[in-house]
Amino acid sequence: MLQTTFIRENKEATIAGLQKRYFSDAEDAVELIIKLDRLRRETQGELDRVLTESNAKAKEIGGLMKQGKKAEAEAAKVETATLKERSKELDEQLKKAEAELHNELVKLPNLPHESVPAGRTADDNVTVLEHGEKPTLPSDALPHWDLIKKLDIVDFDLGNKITGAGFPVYKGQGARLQRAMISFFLNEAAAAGYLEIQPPLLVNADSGFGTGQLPDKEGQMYHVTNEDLYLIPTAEVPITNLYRDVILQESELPVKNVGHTQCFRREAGSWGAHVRGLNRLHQFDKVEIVQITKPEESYAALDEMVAHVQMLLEKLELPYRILRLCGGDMGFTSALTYDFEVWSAAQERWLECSSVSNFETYQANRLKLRYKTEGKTQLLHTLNGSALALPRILAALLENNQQADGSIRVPKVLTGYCGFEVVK
RNA sequence: AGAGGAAUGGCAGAGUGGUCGAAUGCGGCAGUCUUGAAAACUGUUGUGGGGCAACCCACCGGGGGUUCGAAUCCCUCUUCCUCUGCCA
Repeated sequence: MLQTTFIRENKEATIAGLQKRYFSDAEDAVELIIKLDRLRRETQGELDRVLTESNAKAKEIGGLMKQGKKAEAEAAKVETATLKERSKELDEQLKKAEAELHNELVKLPNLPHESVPAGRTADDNVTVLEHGEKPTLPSDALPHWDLIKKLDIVDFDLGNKITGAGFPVYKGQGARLQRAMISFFLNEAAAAGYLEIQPPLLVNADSGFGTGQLPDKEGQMYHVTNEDLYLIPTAEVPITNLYRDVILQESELPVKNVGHTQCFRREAGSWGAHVRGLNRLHQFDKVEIVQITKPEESYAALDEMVAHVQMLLEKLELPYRILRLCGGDMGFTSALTYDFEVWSAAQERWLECSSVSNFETYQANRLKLRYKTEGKTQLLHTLNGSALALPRILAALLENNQQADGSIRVPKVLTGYCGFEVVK
């Protein structure tokens, strides 16, 4: 959530930032917020004046009662009635103004960082780096959805039976390979100084609001209605919300947390060949890294996180590229996002496997996540990134490493974790 | 799940209708003393909002109510503790 004082003092920059994102009616939205903010402040001021007066009256009555001047006290009581009525009225007005302002504020996405490229769609994203060689596959190479069936390591039919589409069952070497990757990712993060967290998979609405999933992305989360809880779409939600309503000491910064969780996404309206196999699922595993930093240090932290993800993909020996997302393609809450895509050799497609973002103060403002510096309390910056999301890594790994005999070579870095060198 | 008790500042813990934003202790910060440190002493130390400022307003788990006036009384929700039951 953007800060009203910022919008008030940087009106043109706010409008320009929103326009870079192709946010419709940016000018009207900003004008409305400035108007509602003014109304809110005026109402607050008036209410304060009435309350000052009625506080003074109450004290006066108290004094009179003590002195036993009953008649005078009774007379003063009568005067308070109109003040009371007026303050009630103003209080209602204030609450209404605050609610309206909040309502509008919540509709605004984050402002893009100056380095965010112009553009409206994914086609306008900028490739900042491409690494690794695309493998040459044997002539009878198969896409991963055929490989997993042949090797019997991921079973969609069983998932369909017990749950529904998009909930695969991992079996045998498939399950062990997943477990190996999770351990590998967590250990690498620990080595990089991240504290491991195992959070709940269900969160309340306040948490959904804190990281920006609510109110606008409600439909993308599974909602447990009899308890009013949401299945997390990413570990970002519970982990970042650990720090909701927190004022950190400067010495505690930067906060670096990592967590492995299952992630649940409804992905309403998904379609076609792009969602085949492991390409898009309703439930998947992901290891997520989260950082909380001082404002002046967040972009260095973003670079550090990008380098961490690069390191993981290089150790896995997978070709990848890094995209800087354009204004029109960036997530609602992000100021700058790098997407990582891994090369899936049999599909001959790039698959998104990580998204690393700096949210600057956007989430922190919703979370009331602050720190103290030189006596002042100030909003922090939050960042997160996948390191990594498993299914598409598994897909790329299976496709890229298939050998002439139909078996799959396991990258060296994982063999110690899973206990085998070949999937067959 | 049932019965009872509790929720106050970073922590501990007073406060049961009126100058209480809140005693006291610990912790934190600044200073005095000291070669340095400790101890001792002095001062300071919550969050948000309004105002150029002096200053004003709100907040004692959340919400609502009674009253001229609520941390204090009433209702409700949540959480925690103890006992009983159930359970991985």
